[in-house]
Amino acid sequence: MVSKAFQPVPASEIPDEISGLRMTRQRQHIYRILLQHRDHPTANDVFMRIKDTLPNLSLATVYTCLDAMVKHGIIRQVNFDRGPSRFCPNLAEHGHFHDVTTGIIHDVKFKSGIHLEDVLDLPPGAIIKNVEFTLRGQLS
Amino acid sequence: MVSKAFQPVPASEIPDEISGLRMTRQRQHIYRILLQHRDHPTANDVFMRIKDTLPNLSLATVYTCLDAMVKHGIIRQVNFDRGPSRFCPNLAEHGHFHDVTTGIIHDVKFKSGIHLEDVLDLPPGAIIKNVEFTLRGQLS
DNA sequence: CTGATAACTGGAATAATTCTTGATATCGGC
DNA sequence: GCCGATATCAAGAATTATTCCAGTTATCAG
Repeated sequence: MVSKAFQPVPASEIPDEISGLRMTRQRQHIYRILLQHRDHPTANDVFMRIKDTLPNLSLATVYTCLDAMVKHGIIRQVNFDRGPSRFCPNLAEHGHFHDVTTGIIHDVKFKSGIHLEDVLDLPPGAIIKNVEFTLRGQLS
Repeated sequence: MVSKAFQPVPASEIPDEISGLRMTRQRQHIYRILLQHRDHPTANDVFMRIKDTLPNLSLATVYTCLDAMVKHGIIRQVNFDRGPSRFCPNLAEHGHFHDVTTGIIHDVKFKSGIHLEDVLDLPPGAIIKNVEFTLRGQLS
């Protein structure tokens, strides 16, 4: 059984606007790709996957569209070390487990009821706007 | 009072070898800079700070020396978003709080007794080799 | 001292991303 | 529907951080 949780917006019907960002044809296609293949693709991966359906899409446009969607909180940008940025439409607070043997990236959530202040020694007065964490390892 | 914890190795007497890595003159200078200014400098920052004392040090050498020390577990490499890599000699497991108003980076540790597996929903069978986390925000 | 190996230098090369300039598309008002 | 204002896009050049390469220098073992 395939979980519906991974298709919150049917790929075929993406609205004309999301969180104040006009969803142009290019942006709709890009967003659709992110919703369909949730494997944290790079900008170039996205570009390659769209090329056939939008032959004169520019890689620069993929970059600016992804950036616009990140700025509007529609998708998230994830960086592993110095590698190329990757993108995912999973907006829930989560981090990533990078399986070094397969290269697959799994989303990782906090256990329910866990809050950062409870587990970290934060500088006094710290107001956290954004959290990112990455684990590297392998599945036994 | 200045904490001694921040100067585990007196900057003036760095051994000829650390964890199996021969500490050449260049590596000693680079390591000394990291111990003295614990502000998470980039490779280029390190280069600029050493130029006066080692005028014909190459930036490429700074990169390879930093990399060698990272590989030998002498220092840690830290990446924030897509910015240049930063380096720190604090080997204890820790993450970073990036104050977006001042740009200052603070080390953040887990509260004692807290382990990742306790707070994260890891994929079953995950063996974690390495953890990295970054918080962004500001001090009130 | 001498050859073998590791490290270093300076410049060229690379990869990801951003910038720039001109062309297109879209929207609100008429 | 037309028109100007604005947003978006395309293509290629430029930028930035980093790595590679080829030749030189330093260090170590015998």
